[in-house]
Amino acid sequence: MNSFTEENYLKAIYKLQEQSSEGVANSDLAKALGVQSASVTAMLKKMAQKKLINYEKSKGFRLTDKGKQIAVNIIRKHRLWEVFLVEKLGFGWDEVHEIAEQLEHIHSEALINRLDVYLGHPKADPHGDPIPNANGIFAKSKSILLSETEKGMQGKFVGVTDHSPSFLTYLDKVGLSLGDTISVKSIEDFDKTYTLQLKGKKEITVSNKVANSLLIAG
Amino acid sequence: MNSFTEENYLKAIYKLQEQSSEGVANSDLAKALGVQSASVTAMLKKMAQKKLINYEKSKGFRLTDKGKQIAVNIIRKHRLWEVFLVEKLGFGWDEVHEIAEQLEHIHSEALINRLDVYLGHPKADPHGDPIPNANGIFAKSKSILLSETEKGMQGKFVGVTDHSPSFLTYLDKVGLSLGDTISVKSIEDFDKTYTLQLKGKKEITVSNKVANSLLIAG
DNA sequence: ATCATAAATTAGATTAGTCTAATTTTTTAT
DNA sequence: ATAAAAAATTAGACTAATCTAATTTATGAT
Repeated sequence: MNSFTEENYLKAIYKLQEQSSEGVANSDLAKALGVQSASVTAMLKKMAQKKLINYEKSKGFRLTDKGKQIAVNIIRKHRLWEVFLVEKLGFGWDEVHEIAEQLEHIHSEALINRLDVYLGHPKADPHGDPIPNANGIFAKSKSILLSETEKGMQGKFVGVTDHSPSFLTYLDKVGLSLGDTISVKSIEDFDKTYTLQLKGKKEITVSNKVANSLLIAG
Repeated sequence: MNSFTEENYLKAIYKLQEQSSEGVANSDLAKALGVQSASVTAMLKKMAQKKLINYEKSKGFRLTDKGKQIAVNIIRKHRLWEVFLVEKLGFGWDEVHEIAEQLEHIHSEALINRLDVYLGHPKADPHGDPIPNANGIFAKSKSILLSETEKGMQGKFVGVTDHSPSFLTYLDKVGLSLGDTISVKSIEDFDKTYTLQLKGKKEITVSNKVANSLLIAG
């Protein structure tokens, strides 16, 4: 069995290697985990011995299949628990991350499979992030950033790339919820501010920074 | 915040001190936790410094109010999670203990309060053990062991004192479930075997060992 | 009351995960 | 190509929780 610490390393490595296709750097991992890089070096050695990562000094490293499988399973658990917290317990989408960070480390295959059934095999968590199935397969979704769309585009708000509570509560405040249909009314020339039409009636204006954190599907 | 280890010590001490009204012995705690008594000595020192227990060398020790409060809260969480696992996820009452041992250490007051609401403020876990409220107050229940009842007695099966999966699956097999109304048809003289009438129809015979693990309320 | 046994404590090690400070290796810029 | 900067590693120490072995303290039976 893997310790919480090891599981957190696996998860962090997975996320880093997904977004770069390169080997992961010690320093990036150290920053992601909030530890010193000396700690990372020590931990990587142990994880390499356990065949969780491929590791050569100063070369950048990647998860092995075994490491990846564990990492994906933790992400699966994290996201299923987030669905539970929002759908069943009524938490806001801005409140669930920290609790799910704890729940993701509960070890029980039976538990997570039953939870999955109980929740109706959800395909995405409350932030729109895909939930891998029990075999670790993610449903591929083809969404793009709102900031990459043009005037006149119409689509559905399906996810966020910024998961911070402050951003999420901002979206709540302006009345933007996952699943909403939106169209781009106009894009300000000088600062790329987006004016959006929501569900036929409400109209809102958001900064480019916001547009850059919203995922839209056709 | 308390570590898992510390929480497990608190819980174990609580259970030991409840069932004896005397100070708890180092050796009993060591046995309960499956560690050496040298480890217990070391841990008790730390916990005494944190004012979680009252501890004098070789004297037997007890939880302080602060320690007790934490211990009871862990028990509350354990039992609420057990209700969730059985009522919502469909686990058997013999399968939930180990998972709840992990879930009880999740730190979030909001989570446990919402879970409590979601479950409808249950008063007892799937084994009939009382669930303390958010203030740590247990509803007093006045049950007795079946082995202490006499022929002709009629009552309701409200709890078990043996929580082992083997005992619980045995009860499933003979068809005895929490809440069942039973009456004592006869008690064998030479070995105190009990013959019981269940819910008006089924009749079963159980050993005194079993009768000694079943709690009955008038 | 004293001697044997049981219980508790101390001393010293170990493992996991972390740290700081020093050093080495790698990368980048000129 | 080499110096400066950045990244990674090593060395050595710390904390939490555990262990074994040795010793001390308590208990209990004659």
